Amino acid sequence: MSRHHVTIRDVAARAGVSHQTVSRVINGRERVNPATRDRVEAAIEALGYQPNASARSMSLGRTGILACLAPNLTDYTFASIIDGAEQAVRQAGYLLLSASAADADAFADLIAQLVPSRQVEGLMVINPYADERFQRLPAGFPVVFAGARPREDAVSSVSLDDVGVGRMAVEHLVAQGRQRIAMVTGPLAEDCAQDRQAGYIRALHACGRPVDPHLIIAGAWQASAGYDAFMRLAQTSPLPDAVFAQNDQLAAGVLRAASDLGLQTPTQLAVIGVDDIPMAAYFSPPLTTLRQDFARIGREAAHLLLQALAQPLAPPQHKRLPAELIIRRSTG
Amino acid sequence: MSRHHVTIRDVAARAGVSHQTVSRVINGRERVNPATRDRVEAAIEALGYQPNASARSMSLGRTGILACLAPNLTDYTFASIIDGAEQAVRQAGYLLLSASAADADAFADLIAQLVPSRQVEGLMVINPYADERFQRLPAGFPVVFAGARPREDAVSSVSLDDVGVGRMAVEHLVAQGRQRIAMVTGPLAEDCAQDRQAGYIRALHACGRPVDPHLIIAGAWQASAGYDAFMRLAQTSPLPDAVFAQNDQLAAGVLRAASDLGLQTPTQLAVIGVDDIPMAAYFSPPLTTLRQDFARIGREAAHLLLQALAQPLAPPQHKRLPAELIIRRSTG
DNA sequence: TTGAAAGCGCTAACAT
DNA sequence: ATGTTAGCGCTTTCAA
Repeated sequence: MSRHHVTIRDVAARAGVSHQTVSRVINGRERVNPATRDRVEAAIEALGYQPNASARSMSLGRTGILACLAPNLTDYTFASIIDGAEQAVRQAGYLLLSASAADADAFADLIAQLVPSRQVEGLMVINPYADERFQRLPAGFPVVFAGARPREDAVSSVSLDDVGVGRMAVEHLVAQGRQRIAMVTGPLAEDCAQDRQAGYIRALHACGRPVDPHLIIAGAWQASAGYDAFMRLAQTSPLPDAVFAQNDQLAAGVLRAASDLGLQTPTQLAVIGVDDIPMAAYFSPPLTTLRQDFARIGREAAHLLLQALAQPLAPPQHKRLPAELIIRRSTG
Repeated sequence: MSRHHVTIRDVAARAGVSHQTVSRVINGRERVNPATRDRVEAAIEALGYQPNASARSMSLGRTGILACLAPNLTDYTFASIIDGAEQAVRQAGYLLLSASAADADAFADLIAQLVPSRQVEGLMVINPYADERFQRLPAGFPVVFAGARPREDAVSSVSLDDVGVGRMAVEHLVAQGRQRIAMVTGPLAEDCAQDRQAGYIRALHACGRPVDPHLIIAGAWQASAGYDAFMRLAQTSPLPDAVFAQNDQLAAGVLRAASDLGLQTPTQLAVIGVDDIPMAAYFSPPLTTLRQDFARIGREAAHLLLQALAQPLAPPQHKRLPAELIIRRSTG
């Protein structure tokens, strides 16, 4: 035995049974004589036996590992989805390998490394704003999108009801008596920015309000983009009296710009964001926002992926989760 | 062949060689006749062969997977370390499996699942504030701590120079002419909170300033703790004219509390944080802080871990990285 | 330089 | 209910 790892056969020898019986005990599916089972379990205990994961993967043809790919792991929204997914996946007996791929090439490399080697059994993709990347995947390989809807329906997804978010933001601001409601968007290449914009426009129409294109500034998701956007908005006249920022980071930038310009929030300018990042409650003033339940998005995406593993032929599903309006002091 | 996965033998058959030669070509270490090599490579290409990761792990006795364990994956500081580590690890041909363990039990479960099964070859632990958990690890199992120093020297670590951080914070505030410098700490169970406190006290002594225990409030890492802490500080008299918050989240709470009490920052109260989270530049006012290079911490920890894999007998190393003072408007 | 044979630790199919 | 026999796909001896 020496310092060699203890195997199923060592256990078998000690328990006086065949290695196969040990396997049966471990897997627990087939029936084993209770007395034998006890002997085997005692041997396992005594020897400190632990099944070798690689050998198991080898025999079973499955690794028990899923992967989650995101543009980065640091963004709060991505990280929260991953955290939720990781817990759900682990509860189901799988492990989650998460990796970041900043661009399409890194993404393709990662897929090339993980999928054909059968290192992972399924893929969860966060913010898959370039669907073309998936065309290289083996047909029928289990994939689910989290946080964004896919353009092609072939892959399951869990995402926020982005159109609803745009609508809710406008409705809240209108209810507060705001007249000129500007919007700062994320990158319009991303569907979720498009969808939030669509919701904004539809809601304005529904209220009989005009949509003024000068009040819409396309941007990115960072605070700096929000700052720049509001500096541009501040040159329109009359000034907007409200801004719908498509996420909280943008809203932070908008608030800072307004403050730098000497505008009072919320008296002169109301601001509403999306996400409810933990810092939002500590903005000046605390930010009214539309909360996404990121952990739930991650969990539900995980469940969809697990379902796809179990039933590869089942049709893809698309879940859209609602946002929750969190009213703070940035809207009066 | 059918829809079966293509194996090394399929390649061998097509190239007219033994499967062994294919293995040689793949691994590239032994010498193969160039002509043969070409034939094999052509066959690999033609068949779209990809080595099976499980089989490889099985034969090699190593999985090529490392794990990173953190209290959660959502905290910006943890996530940034993980992101940095993930990239470094992948560049070295490994994969990183990250999982969250909120408490010691979850942590132990995770270790029990990953280590004895030899699913992972090494472990990176973020914020290991309870070292006892590691006593169950197989002797010599490669482990590295990231973001906190270990109490026992037996395991390598990469962390911030926390004592230096406390010192730098005080020195900056003193240079700004501040007289009564308060401190809001993280949980004192964590060494890094202790170390920052030690640096603060030492620096005050070095300047010949008294250390007033009423100006030290122990807390947690969340913004709400910073808020509560400053509300307590506001009852001391005379009021402190500066606060060293042990991280940026605490600083956010302090700023909000000061604002709620009608205090002007920085005229009446200077605030300095630690970390430089992306939002810090958008606080009101933008926060002066001591930046940690989290990605670098992750990368260096990854390198230490990889080194430990390569040379299991080498002595543990301890790296302390310096912080960088980022001056913004919260300190006048 | 290449091939043949053995075995990694496990599970599945068949036999008893 | 249990044991025997084959692999899973690969790498590593050992021969040739």
